[in-house]
Amino acid sequence: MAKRRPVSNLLGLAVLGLLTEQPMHPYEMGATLRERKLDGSFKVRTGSLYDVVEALQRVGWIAADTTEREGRRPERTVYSLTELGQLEFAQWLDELVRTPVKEYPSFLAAVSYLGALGQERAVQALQERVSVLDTEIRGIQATLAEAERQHVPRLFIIEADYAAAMATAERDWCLRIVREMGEGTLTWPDRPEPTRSALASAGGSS
Amino acid sequence: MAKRRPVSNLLGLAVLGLLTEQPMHPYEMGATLRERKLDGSFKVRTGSLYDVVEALQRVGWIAADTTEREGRRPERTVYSLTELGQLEFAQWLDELVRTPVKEYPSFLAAVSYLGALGQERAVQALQERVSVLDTEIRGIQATLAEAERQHVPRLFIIEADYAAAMATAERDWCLRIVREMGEGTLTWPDRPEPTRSALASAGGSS
DNA sequence: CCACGCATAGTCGGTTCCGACTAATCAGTC
DNA sequence: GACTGATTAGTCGGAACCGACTATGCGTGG
Repeated sequence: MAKRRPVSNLLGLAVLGLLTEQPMHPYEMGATLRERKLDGSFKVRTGSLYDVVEALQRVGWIAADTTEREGRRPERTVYSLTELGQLEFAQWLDELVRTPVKEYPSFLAAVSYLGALGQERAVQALQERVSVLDTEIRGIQATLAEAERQHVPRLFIIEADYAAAMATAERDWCLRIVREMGEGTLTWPDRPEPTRSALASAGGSS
Repeated sequence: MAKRRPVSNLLGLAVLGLLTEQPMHPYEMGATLRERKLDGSFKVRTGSLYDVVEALQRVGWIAADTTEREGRRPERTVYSLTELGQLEFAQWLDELVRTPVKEYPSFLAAVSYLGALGQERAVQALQERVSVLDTEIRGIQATLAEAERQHVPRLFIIEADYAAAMATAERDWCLRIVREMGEGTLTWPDRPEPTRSALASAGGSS
């Protein structure tokens, strides 16, 4: 068994990615990620950033270059990618693409207990979700269109493409469920008030 | 602005859900979740379970019932849902369904740097992902079919339906990207060696 | 010309999370 | 009837994570 990845925080991947271009200090990494809208793909938190950078340095994937300072501002430590880091970056990416990871999105959790909401409430909530998703999707597609207009290579914004595809799939699923509930092909096992469970009131021994 | 949810761990939702049926002790919750395959929707970790139960008790959504003990085994504290807990459970569910949460799946992160893999490697990795996803999807569909054979109400396994839908969407997206790369509609901005960045070599001052 | 706000750069401490561990009982089995 | 492995039930310490905070420099409008 391969021992688990020494740096698991995905923000580390972003750091490595940035450093393939140029050496940088952590603050700049955060700013750059935000500029490029990559903060939609990576959870960029100042605290985590410094933690992750330290971790990457500890395992030797990046190295502290210079420690400069302008005026009396706090020091800026500039890091750059090591050769090992370059390999590991590609390796990590490759693995992330190849191998789906079990994840636990909150909507999956909610759906698992959808029954407890009762049919009417469930339908309403799903419809609201659909409308929020629609807005999101339109937003992403606007970005995509704008990028195309400016001849930005599609590969540079492929993550938006993916995000749109997944959001659309989710919206469609919600719509289907709402429809099925309307048509009666997805029926509600009776439990009008969520508390009154047949199982519970049967009063099992033990 | 509503103050953030006092218990954020989604495992708490599962705990509340179980307690709508009957009082239980934490270990039993974990076992039950596993039996019902809900460990696919909730990250069930022993440690987290006890933490979350304590948190739920602290905010008064559940209450310790009895503390029994068999023989000299460790005590089992049985918890049950309070009235407040019942309301909050529905409220929480409703909100989770209504309002999509920004999440950071690892594949999204990977896709954001897909360019760095180089075209050939990217295609291969994507194809492998497709095949893994296909296996997963077939597995879920088998479960679904089996459940139908046994006349389990569809609502009880709706989360599997959702999971299948999303996995399928992801597979289709991967296939599309692979195809587009083959057809040349998704081209690789040249960057055979990931280091050489046009932006960088333009050489901004300062 | 200085007060105020925004940008720069990073530290720090508390909470959350989780895996590894303890420890007793039970069900076989040789 | 003692040993083995699985099941029951939970504890605990360390790692990861993140938000709130510090502190300086820069710009600008009244």
